[in-house]
Amino acid sequence: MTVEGKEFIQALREAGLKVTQQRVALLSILMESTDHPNAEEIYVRVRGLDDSVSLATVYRTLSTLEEAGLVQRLNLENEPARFEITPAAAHDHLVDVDTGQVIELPSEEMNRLRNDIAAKLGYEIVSIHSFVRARKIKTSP
Amino acid sequence: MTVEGKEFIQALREAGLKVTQQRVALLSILMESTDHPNAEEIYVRVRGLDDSVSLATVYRTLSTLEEAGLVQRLNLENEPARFEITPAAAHDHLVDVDTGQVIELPSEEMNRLRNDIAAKLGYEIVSIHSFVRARKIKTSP
DNA sequence: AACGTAAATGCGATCCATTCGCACCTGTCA
DNA sequence: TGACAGGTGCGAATGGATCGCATTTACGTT
Repeated sequence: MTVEGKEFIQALREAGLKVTQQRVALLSILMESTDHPNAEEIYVRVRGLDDSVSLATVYRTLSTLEEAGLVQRLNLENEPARFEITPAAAHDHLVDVDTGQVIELPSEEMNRLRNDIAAKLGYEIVSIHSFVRARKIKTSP
Repeated sequence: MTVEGKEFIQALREAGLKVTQQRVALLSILMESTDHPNAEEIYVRVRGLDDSVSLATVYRTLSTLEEAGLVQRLNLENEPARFEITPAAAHDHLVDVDTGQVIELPSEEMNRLRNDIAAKLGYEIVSIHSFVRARKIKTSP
């Protein structure tokens, strides 16, 4: 399930969820965030649109949306979880160990490989949780 | 860096770490654990060998050993981190969503692919954090 | 358009995995 | 064997995330 344009209201309905102003605010913030914010950051940004939203609701809504498949949770290490709208094209993530920046990696090929390996063991994949920590290679010092 | 047999004492020395009875106890427990235990579970098992070890030391030692590359931390979701001796052959993990069991997946090919993708973007991989949640396929219902 | 109900929310309290502060111990190397 | 950096135990603290509960709200039904 993917959200594009302003159809996230419809996406909420299809997921059997009530369309509340808090959810709409959160989703629209998430749509325009390309930096994989965490709950606290999302909370601050959402307050800019609607100062009635509580942090508890941000957490609850993110979990609800994750369960509905509208949102993806990134559990990196030693930092609060980050979130993104479920992307149309699946991708893994690369975390720059020096800057903390998160970069999206194309991963159709990896997914195929993962599926094959899992299938060989008699499993079907439910969800993928994969990232690498990496360092930019210095080309000319 | 990998630990085999009883050479973990030497491995500690090589890492510039003091060889304390707590560390030896923890490493030997970890060597004989194939089920990816978490800190609490490791604590209980280590107490069986040496009841002077504290939970704080288990956490500190695991972090120290991880930093030294002797131990690998698995951050699964919604549960405390699990640990394993750094395996000789790199592998990803599969978590059975029904049983919680952790299965090791061969992943040389995946690692090659990951390296290629990262290299193409000018990065060298520092560490890999990858697991899939999966469900056993029913063959005959 | 008002109603009834289940679902959502805000607030503050709470949980719990992990880390910290600090006084005391112990490897290690001279 | 003595000095000292590094390691440890204990209990307190931290901090991300969740919960309990009273109140509000969305939305299908009159």
